[in-house]
Amino acid sequence: MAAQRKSKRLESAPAADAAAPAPTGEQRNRILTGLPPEEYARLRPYLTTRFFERSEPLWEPNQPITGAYFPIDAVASVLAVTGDGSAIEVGTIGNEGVVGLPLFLGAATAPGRSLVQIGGEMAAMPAEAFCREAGAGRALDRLLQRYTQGFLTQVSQTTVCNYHHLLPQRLARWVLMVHDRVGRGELELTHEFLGQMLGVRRATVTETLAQLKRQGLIRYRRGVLTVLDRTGLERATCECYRIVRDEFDRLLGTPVG
Amino acid sequence: MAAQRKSKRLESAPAADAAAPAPTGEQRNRILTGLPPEEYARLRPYLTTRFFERSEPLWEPNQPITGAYFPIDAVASVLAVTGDGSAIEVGTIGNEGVVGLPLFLGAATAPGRSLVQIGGEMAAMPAEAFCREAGAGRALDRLLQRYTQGFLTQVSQTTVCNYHHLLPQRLARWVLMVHDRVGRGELELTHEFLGQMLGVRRATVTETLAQLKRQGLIRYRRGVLTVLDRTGLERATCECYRIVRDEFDRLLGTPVG
DNA sequence: CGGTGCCGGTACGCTAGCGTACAGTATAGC
DNA sequence: GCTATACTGTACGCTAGCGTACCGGCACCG
Repeated sequence: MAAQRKSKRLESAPAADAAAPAPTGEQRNRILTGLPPEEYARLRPYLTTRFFERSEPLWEPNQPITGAYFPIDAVASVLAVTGDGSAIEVGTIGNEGVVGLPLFLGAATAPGRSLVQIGGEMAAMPAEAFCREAGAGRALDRLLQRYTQGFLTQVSQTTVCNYHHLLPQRLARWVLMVHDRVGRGELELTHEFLGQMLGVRRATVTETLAQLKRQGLIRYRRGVLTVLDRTGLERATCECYRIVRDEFDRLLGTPVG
Repeated sequence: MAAQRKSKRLESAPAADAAAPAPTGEQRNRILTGLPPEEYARLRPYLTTRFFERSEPLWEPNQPITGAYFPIDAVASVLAVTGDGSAIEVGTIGNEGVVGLPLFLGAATAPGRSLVQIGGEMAAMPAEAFCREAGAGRALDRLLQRYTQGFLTQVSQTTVCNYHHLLPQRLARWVLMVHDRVGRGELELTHEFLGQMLGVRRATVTETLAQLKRQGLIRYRRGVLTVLDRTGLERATCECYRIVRDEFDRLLGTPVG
């Protein structure tokens, strides 16, 4: 299954490069591709695809959420924060979903933060248009409802996992989830950044990554982490990874479609 | 504000006792009371109010969710579980909401568990009717969407809080949240049960409760915990409590409404 | 080509909460 | 009233991950 995912990606990436048609890579977002053609056509005029840099904020706590974002090969992150400055990632969003559920759910702001985790392309849609189109009682509504359920599962499972599982497992899970979503084996990120996502010290990340490296599962150099052995990582992580992945597949259809 | 909450309760409880009209105490669930009268009338035939015992399961992992439940003075809990048996509470549901969001979000099952935390009344509605009525594009939909956003906020905030804050604060938060929702000062629960909710050992709960007791914030005897000093508890907890409460009020209107 | 940040490696003492275990006490059922 | 059971109190050694700190190296900028 993981292999399928990967190979699918390897096919579509060169295709996108070669043809580079108007809707750049939007065909790779599973929400957008899940829409019936006429509904997708309705949305097209509002979508702007561009490259987002790593760490670019998508919304800040209690500030207006200005748009929804459909990741193509970028990965975004939703964090929960506390008054005393600590934070932790509660959700990871890639081409299976959309960033901006609060808008769909009737809120113009949220108490958390969202940012780009792995730089890449996303199709952006202004908040106003998104709210209108997502509340029209069409296919998009139903897709977003199911995606919301998947996201809720992800957040819930992340909670138990963060709380009860050890860091090596959690780290492996994080890498797998992101790897699934970017479709590349090389992830640009620093230990510091990873620490912020996992809610641990930078030093702890370094030590734990070293463990995974020693097992030959990953490799890294200054700012770039490379997945070497996906199957090994799956063995090294907890079942939380599977639970969330399977739930998304169940709700949205398997990625191969 | 907490005082308002409490006084409101104290008014409405005797009223319900005195009149005891057909829809027993359903007027105290904020989702049901948020509906326009004709829509509430549509739902009434499907609602059955009864007493639910503490620990009664509402759904089990990946088993069909058979109904939705509108708490009146019961409090329910949604847990996330891992393959190795550990679990943690991710959401608390009282008269501000409804148990059964997965149904609304298009899923017939979910990977977690749900159970009754504090025994009391809830209005139950069979899954089929709930799905039909909640997807009809009426007021109920919009209420549930906003409630979903509130619930998501709750789960997210619980995640950071569990991870970064110390047990005394978390425990105080738990007691406050439940106290808000039951409207009684006496909560029937054991240390063991509390431990399962908070994901900690029973012994740790005992020690931490003793701390709060020494500060005069609570009292307890075999199976019953009593809130003595609400304001003190609010001072003892972290801002996570406020963040979630304010977000619910913002989304659903303040409880006094 | 040399400096200056950013990034990764490592070390040390610290603590919250764990696992386990055992003993005392309230309550319900007989 | 007595017993069985469920609940609470307490103790002890253990460990994952923290806070802090310092050092060396890569990479970009001037």
